[in-house]
Amino acid sequence: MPELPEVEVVRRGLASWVAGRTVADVQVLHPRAVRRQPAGAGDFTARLTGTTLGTAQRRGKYLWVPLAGTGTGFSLIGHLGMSGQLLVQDPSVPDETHLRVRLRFADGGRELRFVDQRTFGGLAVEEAEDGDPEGTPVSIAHIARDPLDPRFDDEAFTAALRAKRTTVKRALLDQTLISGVGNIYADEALWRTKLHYDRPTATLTRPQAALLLASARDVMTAALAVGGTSFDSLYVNVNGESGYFSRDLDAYGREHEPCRRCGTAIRRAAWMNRSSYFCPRCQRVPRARSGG
DNA sequence: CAGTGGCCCTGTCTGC
DNA sequence: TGCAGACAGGGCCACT
Repeated sequence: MPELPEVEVVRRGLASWVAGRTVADVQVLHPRAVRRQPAGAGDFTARLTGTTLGTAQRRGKYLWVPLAGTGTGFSLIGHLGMSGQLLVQDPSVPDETHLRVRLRFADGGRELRFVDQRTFGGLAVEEAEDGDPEGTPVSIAHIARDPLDPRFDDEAFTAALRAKRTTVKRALLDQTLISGVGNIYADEALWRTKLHYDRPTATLTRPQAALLLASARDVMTAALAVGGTSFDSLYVNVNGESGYFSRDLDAYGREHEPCRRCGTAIRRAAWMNRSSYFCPRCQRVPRARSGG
């Protein structure tokens, strides 16, 4: 379940393994993997072949690699979805079961493979937002900066958060408000801040909002330092290696286990067709609201 | 316009 | 053993 730290690990891998290399050949093995390419797989392949890859960039959970060689302003953009992997593999390694896209390079070295079991992720070649010095692809111009971005505006975020008429976990997962936070790190940030996931954002005090942001930033920074979170082989870096943060999680996936702060059993609640993990003692349910 | 919720997708696990 | 259903869940988009 790649969130910001996991995607950043992949970005670094791409920056060190594929930057500066020229694409010799592209294979799309599953059309759904390039469904965001409006003109289809043939167009994707044509736009990519012969280009030279630049240094991978990231915003939230999106990655993009600027392309040079056949004109400017285009990037290879990717999202890993839930189960996507970008692997840098020796050509002799047998194809993975869920291999969706393969890029071979002119140097004949290790190839780039997009592997995705559930195909929620995907790749596309896309033009940059007009006049954007960072070369942000058009389709992700609406994605907010993430808390590890030096240009993230803390004051603007906390003000926008408190102005929202929604609940706090929903807001954390809203990628137009703050990007890179998924279910795992949302639960972790809420646990650290002692906030219940259904707490109305409008009731947050300024210090609570600031602490929530600091907690999200802290937990993702800590996860990044140990290579991200992974529970199984579904999430790996470009070399197929797992991160170690799962052992440091305080809430997510810890149903029935004692809260590391107060000892109360962590509870799992059904929420928005997924799960929320929280400590029922540290993170009290908000008072009932009238209306929606 | 802002907020809400259905849907996409497949492998793994559990229960009958 | 086989089958059905729950579950994992980010982001898009139709709807209110």
